[in-house]
Amino acid sequence: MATPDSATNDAYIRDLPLLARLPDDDLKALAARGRVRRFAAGTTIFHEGDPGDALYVVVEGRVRISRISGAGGEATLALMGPGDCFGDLALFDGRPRSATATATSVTRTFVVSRDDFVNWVRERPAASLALLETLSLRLRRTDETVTDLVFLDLPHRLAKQLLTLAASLPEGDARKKQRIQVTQGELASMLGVSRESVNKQLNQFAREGWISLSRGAVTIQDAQALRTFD
Amino acid sequence: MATPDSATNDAYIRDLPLLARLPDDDLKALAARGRVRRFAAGTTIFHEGDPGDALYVVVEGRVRISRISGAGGEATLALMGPGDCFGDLALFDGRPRSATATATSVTRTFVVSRDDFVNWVRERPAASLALLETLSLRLRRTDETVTDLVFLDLPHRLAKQLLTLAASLPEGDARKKQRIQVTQGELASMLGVSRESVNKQLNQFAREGWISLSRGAVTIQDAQALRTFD
DNA sequence: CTCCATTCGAGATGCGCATCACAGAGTGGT
DNA sequence: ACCACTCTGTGATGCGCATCTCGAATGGAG
Repeated sequence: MATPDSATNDAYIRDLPLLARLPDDDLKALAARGRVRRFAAGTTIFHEGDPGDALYVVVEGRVRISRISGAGGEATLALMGPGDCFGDLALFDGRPRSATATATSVTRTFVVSRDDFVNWVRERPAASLALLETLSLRLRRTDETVTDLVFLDLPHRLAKQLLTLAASLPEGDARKKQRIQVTQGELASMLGVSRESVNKQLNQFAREGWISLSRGAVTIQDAQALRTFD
Repeated sequence: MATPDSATNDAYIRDLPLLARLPDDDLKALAARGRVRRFAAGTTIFHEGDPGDALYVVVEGRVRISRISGAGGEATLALMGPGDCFGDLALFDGRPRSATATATSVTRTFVVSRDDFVNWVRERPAASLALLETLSLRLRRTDETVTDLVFLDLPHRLAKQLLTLAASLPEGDARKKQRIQVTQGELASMLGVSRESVNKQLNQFAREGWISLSRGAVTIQDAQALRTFD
């Protein structure tokens, strides 16, 4: 079932929030235009400033979207897992990549070129509305990130981030245990603070009994406390 | 020419970036569905959490888009002038308002309801693509705001903000003089810092001769210096 | 012309987080 | 089994900006 012919490709995009609620025929038409690409762990998928001419859907693995500062720092804008898609902005406005995408584990992606996508969407007004809705929701989330950065201190931003990560955990075992696979350095990069500060605050939460820590993971013990502490 | 009949309404939306490059007929069809609303200075147009069911276009005046924190603070997300539109997210995803819109001076807006807009856009795939492009560009700008908040200190964010405001000055007299009508308190709210800090940094810039200050306005004297200082 | 609200300028003090500098604990590669 | 590397934990020190508290300048309302 891993054969990348057009008859099976539509499975890759069927459960995509970006494209959900589209008729089956439309999905198949899009799937037929795409192809599969694999990336090893640590590989750069595309880089800030590159010409942007394709949409990627994560089939398997993990991708980090980040931006780099002049002074060598790096801010993580998002983490993508199976079913998420990225590189879509370039599709709509034809501008260069505004961020860098890196595979943080072995990753399989489904790729659709800009031309193919635009042609496909031009004939499907319903798809456009779904896309508008998706972008709209992303814009809301980003606006919220901005106000969080302005209003909230590190402890509250960290608690919120942990809860968000827990909510986006895949169904099943890890979900129930509320075990988030993330290093403290990654958390720091998402929050725009130093790794050391994250470490100190996590241990603070752990002392309260709200979370427990292990190498490469945080487990939430008391989500309610994280939501309402002050 | 202020009569709000459908024959003249299309002038309100013709030069709108959100809707630019659409055929005249399509514009007229949309204009026919809208109406004009006026707001006094200081009036709230809509409030965070309100049901969102209309798109607004600024015809004349100024509108501030802001979000409020629990602790009483307020962050300005954007300032809108003639030709800008706001409230569009609610149109696409049907969610409650995520921010508050306030008229900061006497303001005339052109309003289109969600239902009218969705019906209109459903029949016009080309319009959808233009809308996707617009949202896409906004998402890029917001992402940049996030990275600026993470990477840049107050002096650099302030310089950048001044240059951005200068670039969006209306054509004509004020544009040439690079005179930005904004109070230091407003700048502080846009940058997410205190009014006092903005004041100190502005005076620093003024001492360098890069800007000059007057009540309710900042005039850029040396844009190049603001762009490249360190 | 006077009053009052708004805006601006500036100093003192303190907190939050960065930065620097390590040390120990896991983990993967050969 | 070893070594190199990544991840974690923690203290010392310092800077940036918030906060608090004034006073002074400006401009509109009556």
